[in-house]
Amino acid sequence: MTKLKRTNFKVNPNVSVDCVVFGFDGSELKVLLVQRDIRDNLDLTQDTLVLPGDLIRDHEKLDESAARVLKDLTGMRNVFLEQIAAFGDPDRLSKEKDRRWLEAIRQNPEARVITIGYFSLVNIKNYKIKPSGFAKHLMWADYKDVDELGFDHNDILNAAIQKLRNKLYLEPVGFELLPEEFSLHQLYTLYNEIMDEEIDRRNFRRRMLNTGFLLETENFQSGVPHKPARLYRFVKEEYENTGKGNFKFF
Amino acid sequence: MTKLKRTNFKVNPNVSVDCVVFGFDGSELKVLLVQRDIRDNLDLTQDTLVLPGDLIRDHEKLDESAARVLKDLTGMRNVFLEQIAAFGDPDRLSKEKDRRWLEAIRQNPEARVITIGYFSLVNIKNYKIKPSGFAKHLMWADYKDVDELGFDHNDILNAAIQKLRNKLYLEPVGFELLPEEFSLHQLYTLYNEIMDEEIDRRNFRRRMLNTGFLLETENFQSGVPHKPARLYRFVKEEYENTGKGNFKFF
DNA sequence: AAACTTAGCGTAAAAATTACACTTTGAAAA
DNA sequence: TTTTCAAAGTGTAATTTTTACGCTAAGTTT
Repeated sequence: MTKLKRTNFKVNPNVSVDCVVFGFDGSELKVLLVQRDIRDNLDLTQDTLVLPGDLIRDHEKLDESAARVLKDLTGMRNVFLEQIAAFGDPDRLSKEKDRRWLEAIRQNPEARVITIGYFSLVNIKNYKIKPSGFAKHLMWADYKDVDELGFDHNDILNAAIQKLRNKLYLEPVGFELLPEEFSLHQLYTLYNEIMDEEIDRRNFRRRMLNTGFLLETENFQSGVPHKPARLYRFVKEEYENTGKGNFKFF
Repeated sequence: MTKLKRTNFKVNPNVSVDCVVFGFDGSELKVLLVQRDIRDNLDLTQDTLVLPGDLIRDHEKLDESAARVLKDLTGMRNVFLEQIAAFGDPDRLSKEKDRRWLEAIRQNPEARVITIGYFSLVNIKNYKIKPSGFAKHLMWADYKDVDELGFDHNDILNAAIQKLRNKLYLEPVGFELLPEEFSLHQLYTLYNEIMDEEIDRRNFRRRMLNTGFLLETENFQSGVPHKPARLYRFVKEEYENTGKGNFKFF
């Protein structure tokens, strides 16, 4: 079998990054997945979904590596991106299916690889997956429907959702998943979807407004068959300056 | 200069672990540091303190690696040990001083090494540093007095203290730093020392007792020139079963 | 026996959270 | 044009949690 040469950059054979990219379509939490086998034109019996990732290059910082993977994949820059943890089980690449893929694709398929998991929050609207080209191997999967992924990527995904929930609770990261301007209803739906507990709509609204981080715009929702909701913006500066200390979103 | 062969195990040249081991002596937060230059009998002009760490071995999990480093160093097993994050700046080993040490000590001193930071909480009384032997290169340093460490170890230490504070706030990890039986005053001192804010002594006491995780023993403090305090134990099971969800230590 | 020091208990006021009810407004249907 | 529908938006009373203290108790040392 021919080894495919995929890059001219010198890579580190022992360290990779994998990205859990979360998006929100208005009602469901989504994760960006790659169809591994199709992407590499392999004739494996079954497609396997994996997280987007790659070996790190020699002079890259870890964060830069993750940002590169994300940019090459989606074209997006400057998105929210944060390290989750390192995953380094010696057996993490040794499932039969995974090994066949590595043999076809890696210079050094036997190498032990420690991966650094990242998680990213993007506004799903900013990235439309096109039905052709490189992007056709990418898909937004419903988080709830994600089944068995390749490698140890279910572990990474679990760690990511955990981290997302914790962060949502303590920091205003939810806005990263929404458009610049959003209604309180959208924000509410997002929290309700991602967190486990049920939240009171009216208390949630008050709480969010009381933070002082939401700027009331002059714009309203349109195209809805009922009273259109006012749109707000999240003012990051306000948060950075005043609220950073003692802050709980609900 | 002769390369020192330090081990017969096959190591991964690109991945290491470094451990931030916290202890509490009753009034100050301590960190376990190693005097690098002395340990390796090098005649470098200045000792440099670093965190204990090592390259990982080929078939070790990351957690196992960290546990091994800790066990070899202190003899302690089954201590609280948790991953902090991966540190992978390409320049993290390239300070002049650090490079000289690596050249003397590593098979492959030029290799890029990503390190996984761990943090550990131990009862300082369980490990007395002896004034001779391997252990003489180890020291409990006052956290507040720690100055410039080798490599990027100040970054790792900062991440560790951050994590410790967060955890102390949300989980009952403080007990790991205390003896099996402790007074509420000891616990209070610990929290007061590690957290930034000042806590009310009486409210703290009530709060801790109300958690239901503290078992009142029949034992009392002794050798103090005032009313001896009752000693308590932390009941982990109680926490695991009931309190794990909504829980804040103060 | 008095003085000192920390242990340990209690309570009132303030603040935050919770659990609801009701009104408003625009679009669509009648 | 009027009614109906669906979600937007405002308000408040009751409860719980947090905060800020004062005071008594019990050992040791002087």
